[in-house]
Amino acid sequence: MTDINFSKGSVATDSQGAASPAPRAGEFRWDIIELLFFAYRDFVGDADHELEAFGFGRAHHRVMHFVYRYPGLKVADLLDVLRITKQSLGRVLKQLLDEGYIIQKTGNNDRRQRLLYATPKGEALVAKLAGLQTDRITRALRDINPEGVAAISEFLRAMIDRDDPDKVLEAIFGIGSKKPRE
Amino acid sequence: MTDINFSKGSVATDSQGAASPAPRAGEFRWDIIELLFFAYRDFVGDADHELEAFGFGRAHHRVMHFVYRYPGLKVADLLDVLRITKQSLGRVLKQLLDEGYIIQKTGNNDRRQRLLYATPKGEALVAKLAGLQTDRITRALRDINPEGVAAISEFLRAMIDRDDPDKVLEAIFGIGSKKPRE
DNA sequence: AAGATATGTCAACATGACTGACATAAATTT
DNA sequence: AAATTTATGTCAGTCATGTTGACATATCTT
Repeated sequence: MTDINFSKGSVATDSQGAASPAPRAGEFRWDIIELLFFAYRDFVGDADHELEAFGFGRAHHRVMHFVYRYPGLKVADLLDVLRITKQSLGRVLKQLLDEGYIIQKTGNNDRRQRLLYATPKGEALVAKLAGLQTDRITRALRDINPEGVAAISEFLRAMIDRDDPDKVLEAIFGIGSKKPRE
Repeated sequence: MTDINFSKGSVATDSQGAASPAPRAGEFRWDIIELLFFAYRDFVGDADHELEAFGFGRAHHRVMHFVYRYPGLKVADLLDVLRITKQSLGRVLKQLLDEGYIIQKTGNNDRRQRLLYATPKGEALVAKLAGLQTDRITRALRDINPEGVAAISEFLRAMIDRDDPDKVLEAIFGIGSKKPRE
């Protein structure tokens, strides 16, 4: 028999004088912590499975997604959003360029910039993956009323760091940015 | 202020006759897709930063978390939950055992099993990380009423695949499992 | 006694991060 | 005009964490 003692999280701080950081015992949100873990795992799992057929990984998906959604994104912006190094982005981006999922255009004002755009081929890939994820989201929201959906949106927004927002986050949260880029 | 209008990303759906796979244009939940991405990124970022001080990574955190939360978890259960191979788990688990964050006990009924338990040292680590994440969650839920919080919980649960649940998911969702293990 | 199961381990490899160094072209400053 | 800074690209090496495949050991089941 599988005996999982659900010995609740109320413990946690009774370790001999260990440096109990901030929270008092019993105040952890184990429920949300674990739901987020599993929900995100299955959420990205949809796309992961499909990506194998293209020989791509999660990294490719993230790049394609943001390039498609924010046409003309600069390489530097993409680095901000994804929070990776240019070397790391370089490999993935090169593949997507070589295989015709993304094209670069030289910036008008600043000709050093390489503005990124999804090709029709790239758009099709993003749409396919977003379709899978949208299906899951739609299913999950099916029995939730509009107030509930609003609460979900508020919650997710409030989970995001708002200090030093990148270009995409500025777009998502509106122009209330304190850091004028460019 | 919950209006999700992407001031600058509103383009993106005007792909000319490209092979639009399944969904009709304009029916994607870009809002939720992106909010989940950023929310989860910052959510795990809290722990990531702290883990560096211990010389550990995300993998260690996941193992510690579930061992602490479900004391006596078997190695096989952990593999189910994390969905990784035993070789991959092996390296991380060995470190946590060697450094005294986890101990193994031989199963009572089945002496082949190695039941896993967090030591006080391990508990302190999990509590520290869960404290950070709980702080973020609590902040995010602060201005949301009980009905909204219920909707958030419902939504996250509905995002999770319920077919073939592992031991931990059975615990989270109650005993309504259709697949008696062992 | 034979076979299945739970766990551990060795070896090789892939992906996607990282750091550091350096190159080029174009914009900006002096 | 020359010097500097910026945006991007690239080479080389490393690390963390995932993978497959093969095999060993102890223990339970048949």
